[in-house]
Amino acid sequence: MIIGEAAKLSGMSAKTIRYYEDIGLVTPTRDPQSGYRDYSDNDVHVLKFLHRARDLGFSVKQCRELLSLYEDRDRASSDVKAIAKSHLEDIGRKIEELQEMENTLKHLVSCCQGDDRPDCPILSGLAGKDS
Amino acid sequence: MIIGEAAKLSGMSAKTIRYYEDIGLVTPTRDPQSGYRDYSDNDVHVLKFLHRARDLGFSVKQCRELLSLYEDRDRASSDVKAIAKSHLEDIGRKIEELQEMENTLKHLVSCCQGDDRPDCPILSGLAGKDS
DNA sequence: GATAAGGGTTCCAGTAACTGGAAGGTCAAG
DNA sequence: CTTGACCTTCCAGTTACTGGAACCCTTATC
Repeated sequence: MIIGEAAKLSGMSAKTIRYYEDIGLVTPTRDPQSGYRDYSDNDVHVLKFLHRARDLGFSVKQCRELLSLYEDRDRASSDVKAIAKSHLEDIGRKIEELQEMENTLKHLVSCCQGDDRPDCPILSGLAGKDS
Repeated sequence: MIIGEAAKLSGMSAKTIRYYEDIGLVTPTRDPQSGYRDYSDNDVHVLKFLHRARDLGFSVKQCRELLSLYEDRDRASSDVKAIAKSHLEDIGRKIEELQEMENTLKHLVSCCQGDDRPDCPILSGLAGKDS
């Protein structure tokens, strides 16, 4: 099938799919007549796999690892689990960071009148004067 | 003072400080003798301001807005509050997204034995087979 | 056969916010 | 006078795409 169809089926843009080919993730065959890329059902399957993994926040590098494990029928599930757990830790850290930001900022915002006067605890807070 | 000192005092790297000059955030004077950048106390104050704002996850673009509000003695605090609230919403959205990822991934990981056998619910999950 | 629409192709540039590194100038100390 | 620790500029790389230009292929219609 041509790239537009693969895009629809996989849920990714054609741009992204071409990009994944550039970086060596999914390499379709070519129609020698037209020069168009020709995607097999399996290619689309792999594209979907990548799409889900990216949605779960795996980096492209991690996706590459997961993909090679996926295509290796003899892989140990512990290898996959290790990647996933490391990624889970990353996610956890990010959540914590964001929650800290959220708390600090909520505090500053709650202290600010938000009217047309110039006094602003948010700016004072950022400037280092304890609000 | 020279850039290294400003870096120490503000908590940012000299690289970052030069970058902030490139994009027009903080422009120090120059020592005409040496060509070295010369930072005033106020420059450092602004650098600290930026450092905190970035730490709170404000984009550089938002920092620019906050900074111009900070330097405008007649600004309305509501303008600042609007930026902060919009940023708070962004943060909230990101947290939710990450928590969804975390849930999905935790589920997959908990289903995976993590041994030396090849069966792996994580990969199956990514491949679209419901685990 | 000409043409127009709606695909496809390549390639280059831009995004965000820095960071690393090379090549070279300046300054204070010994 | 040299050494070391600063500083300077400039270019490239990072992540994962996205936008756009210029041009080719296919199909349908007139």
